[in-house]
Amino acid sequence: MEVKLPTFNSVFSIDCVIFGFEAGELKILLIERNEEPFKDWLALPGYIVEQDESIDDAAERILYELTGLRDLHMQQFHTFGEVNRHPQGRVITVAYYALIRINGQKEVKPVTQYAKNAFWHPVNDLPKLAFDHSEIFETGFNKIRRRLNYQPIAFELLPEKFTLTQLQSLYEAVLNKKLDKRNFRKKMLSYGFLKELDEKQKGVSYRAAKLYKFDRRKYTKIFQNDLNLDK
Amino acid sequence: MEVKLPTFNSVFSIDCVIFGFEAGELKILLIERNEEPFKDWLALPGYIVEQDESIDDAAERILYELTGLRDLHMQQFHTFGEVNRHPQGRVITVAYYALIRINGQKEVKPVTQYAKNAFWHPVNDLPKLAFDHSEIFETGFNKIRRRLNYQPIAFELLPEKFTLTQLQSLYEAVLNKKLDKRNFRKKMLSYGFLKELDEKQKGVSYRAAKLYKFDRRKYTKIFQNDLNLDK
DNA sequence: ATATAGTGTGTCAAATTTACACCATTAAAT
DNA sequence: ATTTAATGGTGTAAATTTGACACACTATAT
Repeated sequence: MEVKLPTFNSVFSIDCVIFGFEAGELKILLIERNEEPFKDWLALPGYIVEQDESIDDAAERILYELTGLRDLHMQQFHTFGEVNRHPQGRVITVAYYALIRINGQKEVKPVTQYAKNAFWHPVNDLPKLAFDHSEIFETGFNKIRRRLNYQPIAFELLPEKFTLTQLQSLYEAVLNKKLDKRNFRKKMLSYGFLKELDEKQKGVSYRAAKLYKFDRRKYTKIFQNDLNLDK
Repeated sequence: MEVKLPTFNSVFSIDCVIFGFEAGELKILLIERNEEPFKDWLALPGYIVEQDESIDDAAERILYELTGLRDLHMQQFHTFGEVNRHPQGRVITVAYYALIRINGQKEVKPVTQYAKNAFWHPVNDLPKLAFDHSEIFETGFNKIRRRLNYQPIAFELLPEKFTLTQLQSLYEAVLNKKLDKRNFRKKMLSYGFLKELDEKQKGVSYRAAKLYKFDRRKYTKIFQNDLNLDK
């Protein structure tokens, strides 16, 4: 029994690479598709742009509908427009990334029926994804790698209060290389945008580390002279 | 007498920011539009993507049709998708930049009727452009600024043989700041991707400068370990 | 021969980056 | 109470990179 799918002549879609950091691992949000094509496949959250919404607005809406996440700062990073990237016709997709604190987030869960469910998956062990989504992911991952040192990427992934070791292990996860502890701390603290708190880490069975907070105001002041990379 | 224009529901277009360097000035290629909307306005070369071509292919085709330029390496940099950016309906545009040696290039000239003509215009004194093209230009200009130091941008803009002073003045034009002559030379030569020729500059009424060539092979070797920014 | 205009070069101080190892603290186990 | 296990927190010295800075050289035109 075959169902006839509609044909697209000229459709825009959005796909989202949502990064989170949990248990020392960098993860992205995947959905299990509930629609043809690629029904039951894993995919990036993505859908079609409506006529009356900007692509930036569409990115926020679509992410919400497929995962229940709202108010993320979505950053466009590339557009994929190969002729045959979508089996149903001509669909050009604009890809966005966003960063989120996984903890303190209620569980991710689709609001519409287009996805069966949504979940976090480590970036290091991704299965093959629907469409050209594996390529989209790679491109997005490269983007945040490149921007890690002049955009406040790390601080949107960490909890509000974090230790320097957590910060370092996030850097190591994104850059995929080990860093020197003493040099890393010296460098980070020298910027002056980390505020040392009077609090310490809790619930560990060894010496508790100091907690720090990110001062976005100071960060912005330091990097504002740098060329804007928003677009 | 009013002509009824068609309405677009969902159309992709391409716009191109083509950089050139001439007479010590950074320039971009503009066209004078020959079609509504914005007939007679100055604009970036751009047009609508066909059903059966990828956006990368479309970028090359459209640039050729509007300017007669072929075989440039076009680099996508951002997609603009505000709802009302095009007065005739919903048109999302993918922006590309490219770099070219203006000299040694036959004159730029539209191949189709969509543009009245095409010409080089200094980036420092741009008029208001059609649609959101001024914003597109700014975004593209920021991109190449940012990439100047790890992509071979300068060498695609200069003639094959160039002096270090020409190279420096290009850097100064892109970065919009003065650089120190001795430090600039020291740094550039230290990379090892500039090959000193036995030839000298001709036609100047003062001491002629040495000419250099860019060694792309060596450049690539040096920057290949850097994260790929192609996308 | 001289005026002009741009070419080509070196040093030193300051700042940044890199390499590297051990004692301190806490909680859990004994 | 002591020990163990695990991670926290810290400084110095060498190497490299960056930045500031000035003048003699050379080719042409007059």
